[in-house]
Amino acid sequence: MGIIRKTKSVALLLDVFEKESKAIATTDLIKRFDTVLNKTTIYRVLEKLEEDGILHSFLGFNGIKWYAKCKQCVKDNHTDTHPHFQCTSCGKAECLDVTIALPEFPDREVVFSQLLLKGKCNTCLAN
Amino acid sequence: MGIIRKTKSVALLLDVFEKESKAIATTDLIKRFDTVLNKTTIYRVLEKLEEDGILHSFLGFNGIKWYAKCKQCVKDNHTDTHPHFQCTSCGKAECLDVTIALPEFPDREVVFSQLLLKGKCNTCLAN
DNA sequence: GTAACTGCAAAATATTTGCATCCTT
DNA sequence: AAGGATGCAAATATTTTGCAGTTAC
Repeated sequence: MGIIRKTKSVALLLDVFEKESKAIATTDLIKRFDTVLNKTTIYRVLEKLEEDGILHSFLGFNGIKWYAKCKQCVKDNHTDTHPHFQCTSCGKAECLDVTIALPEFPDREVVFSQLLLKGKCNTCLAN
Repeated sequence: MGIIRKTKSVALLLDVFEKESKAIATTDLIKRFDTVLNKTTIYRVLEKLEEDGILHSFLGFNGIKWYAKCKQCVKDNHTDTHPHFQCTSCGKAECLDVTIALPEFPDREVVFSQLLLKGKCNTCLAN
């Protein structure tokens, strides 16, 4: 529960998310920082950045964890529930700026929802 | 691509899904049939039953694969897209008999969607 | 008989944990 | 100085693969 420190790892990872508009898979980050950062560090920094409301995560279609920058979340409270879209051709995933209205579910208290869409992204449709 | 055979493994697994109304995690099946079936066999039979339109699968909140009986799917074509609900207290997951209307997504061809809900199930709410 | 199925061991993949050391404040 | 962060090795957990032997049709 400590305060996040401005370390090399945090700076490097944050920088990637600044430049990348789409979501990034942890496995991809591990490859990108192969010789620079240890994978354990990567997992831990991402976890911390999510706790702090800077990133949010979701699971892609093969159970791999993806991270993306939050737009309106705050520490320990990720309120922005938008769908995520993963392309079957290029494998990339991205956040969609839409709000999906969910109905009431009787006899159940829904706390969190995750909508994952699979298909072809605009780039791959053109090819 | 062969025809599915009526083997002991298939019979045992199908029987579980007959009796169980909720979804079942592969990890749970592996434990249940610990001494009876090999885990490799379990993975392979489930995969085949899904191909044949008898079961469908989805990923739960920790990336674990769940299977449940299909109600209206046919071989190689799983058309029934309903949400899945996973309880944070008891961990059980189930299919919900609701259809969620999705909007059109511009510049994208959505082929498949998966809505996963997290919260408390009716049984756990009572306790 | 033959294609499909099974079990076992081993590999592959993703993630977590323990611990000693180093860095930030 | 002290609590947090890092790297490395090893452990977990889930799923996949190869292959030899068995079974269903």
